[in-house]
Amino acid sequence: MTDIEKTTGTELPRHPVRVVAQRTGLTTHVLRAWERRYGVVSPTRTEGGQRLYTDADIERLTLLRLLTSHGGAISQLAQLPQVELARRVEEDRVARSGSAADGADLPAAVGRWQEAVLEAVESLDGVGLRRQLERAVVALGVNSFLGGVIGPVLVRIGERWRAGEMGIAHEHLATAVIRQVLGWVRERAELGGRAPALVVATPTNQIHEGGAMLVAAAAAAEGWRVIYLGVDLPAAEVAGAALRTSARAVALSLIHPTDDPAIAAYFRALRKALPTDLPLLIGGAAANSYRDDIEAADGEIIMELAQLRDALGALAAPE
Amino acid sequence: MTDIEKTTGTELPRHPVRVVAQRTGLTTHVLRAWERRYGVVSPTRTEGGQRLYTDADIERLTLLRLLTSHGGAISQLAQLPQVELARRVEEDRVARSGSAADGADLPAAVGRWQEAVLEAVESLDGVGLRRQLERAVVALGVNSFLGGVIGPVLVRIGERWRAGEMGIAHEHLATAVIRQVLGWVRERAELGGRAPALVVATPTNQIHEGGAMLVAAAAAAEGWRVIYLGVDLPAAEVAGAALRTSARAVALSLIHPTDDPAIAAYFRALRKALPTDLPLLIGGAAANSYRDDIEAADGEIIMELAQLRDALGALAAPE
DNA sequence: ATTACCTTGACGTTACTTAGACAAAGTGGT
DNA sequence: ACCACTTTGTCTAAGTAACGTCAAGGTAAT
Repeated sequence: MTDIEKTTGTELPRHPVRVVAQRTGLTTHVLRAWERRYGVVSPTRTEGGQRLYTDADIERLTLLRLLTSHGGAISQLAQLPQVELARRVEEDRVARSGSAADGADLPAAVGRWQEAVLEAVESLDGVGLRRQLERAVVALGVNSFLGGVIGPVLVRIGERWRAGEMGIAHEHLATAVIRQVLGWVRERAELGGRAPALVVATPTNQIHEGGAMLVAAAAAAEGWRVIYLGVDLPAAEVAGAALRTSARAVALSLIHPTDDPAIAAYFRALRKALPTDLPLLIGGAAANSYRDDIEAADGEIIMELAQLRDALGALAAPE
Repeated sequence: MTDIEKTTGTELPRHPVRVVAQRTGLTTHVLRAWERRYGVVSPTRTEGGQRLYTDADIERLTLLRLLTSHGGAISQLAQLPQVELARRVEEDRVARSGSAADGADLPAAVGRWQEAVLEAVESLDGVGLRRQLERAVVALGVNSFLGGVIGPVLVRIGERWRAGEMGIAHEHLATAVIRQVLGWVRERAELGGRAPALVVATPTNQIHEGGAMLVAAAAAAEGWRVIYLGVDLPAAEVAGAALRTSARAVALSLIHPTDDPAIAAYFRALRKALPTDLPLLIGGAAANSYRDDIEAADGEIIMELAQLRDALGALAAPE
C-alpha cells in the first residue's frame, strides 16, 4: 500500500499481458487467476478494458513465480509488499544452499559483501574490488560467492546502469575485474583428468558477459572442464567448439536485448549443427523472453545457479 | 532494526507444510505425527484448515531433528523450550567434537575433502595436496575449511602417526604445505587498517605447529592482524612480541607433550611479562591437561574454532 | 476479419487433512 | 530368554483445499 510507489521510473511503461507472460514465465491464465483470486497486482486498463502492466508489476510477478516455484503458497505471498518478497527470495536461496555453512549469519554476511563490492565498483577502485572479491570467495566458498555476491551484484549494476546512476566505465571495470577473479576461481576449482566439458558463450548480439562468466565459474566448481568462448558468438562457432572439444553440454546466457528476432534462427542453426541429444542449457534474465524458441530447439531454461548445478550433476553422472 | 526485523521475520511469515518438510528434512508425515502426538509445534491454519508454520517453528523443528537424529527421544524433547533445545544442540556438538571428527552432521562434501586431502598426504604428493587444499578453501569458504577439513585432518594425521601408519615425512610434508596454504588464506583474508592484533605461537617444547596455524588463519579470517611466531617460543619472546605490536590478545596452542612440568613456570613468566588484563587464549589437544596452570595464569581455554571466533569477536568489539 | 484479450464459471490434479493401523526397535518384568 | 508394553516412523483411506487450467461467449485491437 505504501511502498509500491517507491519505484518511480518503472511506473511509466506499460505492457500487455502477453509480454508479461513471456517475461515472467507465467501463463496469461495464471496471471489473470492470481489477480482475480489474490489481488497480486492491479494493472491499469485501456479504455477497452485490457490490462496494462508496469515494469514494477513484472518484477513483482517474477519474484512471486520464483517463490511459488520453491514451494511458497501464492495465497500467502500475494499480499506481501515488494520488499518483503525480495527479502524472502534472498532468504530462500540461502536457506537451500547455505544451510551447510554458518546458517544464521550467512545472509547478513552475504549482504555485507555485496555492499563492499558495489562500493568498490562505484568508486572505480579496481584494486580494491579485486581484493574484496578474493576475500569474499575465501570467506564464503564458491557457491555462496557466485549466487550470493556475484549474481546479485551483476544484477544491481545492471539496474543502476539503466537508471543512469552508473556509467559504462563502471560496468566495464566490474566486468574486467570479475572476469579476472572468476578465472582465478576456475583455475583453482577445475580438476584435471577427463572431466566432462561444457561450452559457455553468449549468442550473437548478446554482449553482456556477466551471466556467461558466472556459469563458467559455477560449472568449473562442479568439476567440469569449461570451454569459455566469451560473448557475441555465431552459432557455427559455438557448435564447432562443442564438437571439437566433445562437450557434454552447451550453455548460453541471454541478458539483453530481450526481443531479438534473430534468436529463433540462431537456435535452429545451433540445434542443427549439434548432435541431436546434446543438452542445451539457456539462462540469463532474457531467457524467459525466448522461451518458445528455446523449447523449439529442445533447450532447457535455467533460471538460477542451483538449477544449473542440478542439471550439470545429472549430466555428469548419467545412468 | 535487527529486533524488529527478527520478530516480524520469524513470527509473521507462514510456510505451508511442504516447505517445512524440505527445510527441516522431516517428512510431512513425521511433522504431523509429532504435532499430533507430542504437540511439538502449533502451526496456525488457513481458513481451509491447512497448516501454516512460522520461521520460528522451522527453527525449532530443525533443532529437534538434529537432536533426535543423534539419539534423543522425541517424547522427551518435545516439551522443552526453544532455548533449552539450542543449549542441548550446542552441548551435543561439543561432546562429540571432543574425540572423533564430527562427521555425522557435517555435509558430505566436507568429508570428501578430508579424504582427498588425507590421500594426498599419504602418497606424499605435495603438489596434489596443495591443489586439494586450495580447491577445498574455494569450495567451502574459510570457516568450513578450517573447522571441517584442516582441523580434523591434523587430528587424524596425529592419530595415524601415533599408530605408526604414517611417518615423520608425512607429518612434515603436511605441515609444510598446510602452512603455505594457510599463509595464502591469511593473505587473502586480512584487512588492512587498524585491525586488532593477535600474537600466535606455541610455548617452548611444544613443537606441533598445526593448532597454531589453524588459529592464525581463523583469526585472520575474522579480520584480525595476526602476528604469527611459529613453534617453540620462549615466554619472553611471546611477551615481547605482544608488547611491541600492541596485541589485543595472545593465543597459544598446546598439543604434545601433555605433561611438561615446565609449563606452569612458562605461564607464570608470561603472565608477569604481559599487561595484567591482556587476554590469554589457550587451545589444542593438550590444553585440558594444563587446566590448572592455565587458570592460574588467568587464561581462557578454547577447545574449538567456534569458541575461538566468539572470543575474538568479543575482544574485537568491546562495549 | 483475424487475432488477442476479457469475464465467468467450472473442472481436474495435486497437495493437504484426519483417523487409524502397523511394524520395527526398544524397555522392562519375570 | 521370553513376553508384554511403549515408542516412533511409516502407511493407507477417504475427504477437503489449493490452484492451475480450460471452455464459452463476448469485446478490443490491428
